Amino acid sequence: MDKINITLARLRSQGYRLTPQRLTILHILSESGDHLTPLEIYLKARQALPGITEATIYRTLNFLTEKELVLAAHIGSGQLVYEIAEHDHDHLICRACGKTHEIDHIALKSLYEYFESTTGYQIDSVHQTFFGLCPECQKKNNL
Amino acid sequence: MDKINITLARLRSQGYRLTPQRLTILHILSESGDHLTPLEIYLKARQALPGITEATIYRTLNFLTEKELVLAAHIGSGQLVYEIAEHDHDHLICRACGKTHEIDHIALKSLYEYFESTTGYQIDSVHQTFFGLCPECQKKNNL
DNA sequence: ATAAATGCAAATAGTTTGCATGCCC
DNA sequence: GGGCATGCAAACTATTTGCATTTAT
Repeated sequence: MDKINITLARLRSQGYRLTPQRLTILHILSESGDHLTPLEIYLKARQALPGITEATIYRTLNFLTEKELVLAAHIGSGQLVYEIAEHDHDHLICRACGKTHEIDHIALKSLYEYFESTTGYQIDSVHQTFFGLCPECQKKNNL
Repeated sequence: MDKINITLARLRSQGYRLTPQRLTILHILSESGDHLTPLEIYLKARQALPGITEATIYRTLNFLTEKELVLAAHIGSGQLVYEIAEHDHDHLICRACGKTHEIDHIALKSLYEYFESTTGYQIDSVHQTFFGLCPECQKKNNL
């Protein structure tokens, strides 16, 4: 039984329900592997569950985020995006073409240690997003 | 003439206007030194300019951000906050009490160099926000 | 004078909430 | 069966836009 199923079993034992809506949204995020906006998730979910509403998407995403099955992150534009919580990682996003690049969270470890030793804060930022220009867009800009 | 006034003179020479609304918002951000939400800025601006509207606040903040007189950042809740662009820095925010701590942007320099050498991206993230627990809230949690 | 910016009002987008019904355990 | 979750509709918040008017240059 993998990590996600252990978590699902735990939720059930705590009295939460594994509804088709919750499972479908988890499945969508898992399949995509990418971060999706609530609207994108809604459009995909509607294919499997035609009656689902956006309110349910929002409620479910909040629930899954609380239970740490899903991670929320800010990317450009102030909208939240959601992603399956499989492994800790951060994002590097090209501000020109929007391409995303995953960064292993380990890369931020020494920075966090530095913050902790100099400020006393106990850092728990996960899913940090950085912006830049990808190699291809750098070339285009130089034409 | 300091940096901000040089920028203002440049804007004027480019045909943009230095209206009371723009100057008031700059002044508010400069006085506060902190990051403020559009609503907070609106409430303060209304004291100096009773007729000002929220639409103007949004338009002005977008303008000032484009002209790099102001920086926008995401903090919790998905709302954008704005801050005067005086020196590069990042934020460490306590997720329990909301207290903010400024981090000199230099601290992220070696991380960005690492990103650039391993991914080829040219990083231009400014105003990064990290979350954690401040020393006081760590104590409270341990009671 | 004239083009840029504002105020007003309405529209839009994103998200949340109350309540009756449905359905997982 | 009981209580958690959903669907529906409406409310709410944050933000954007069109247009007539004002105003900085």
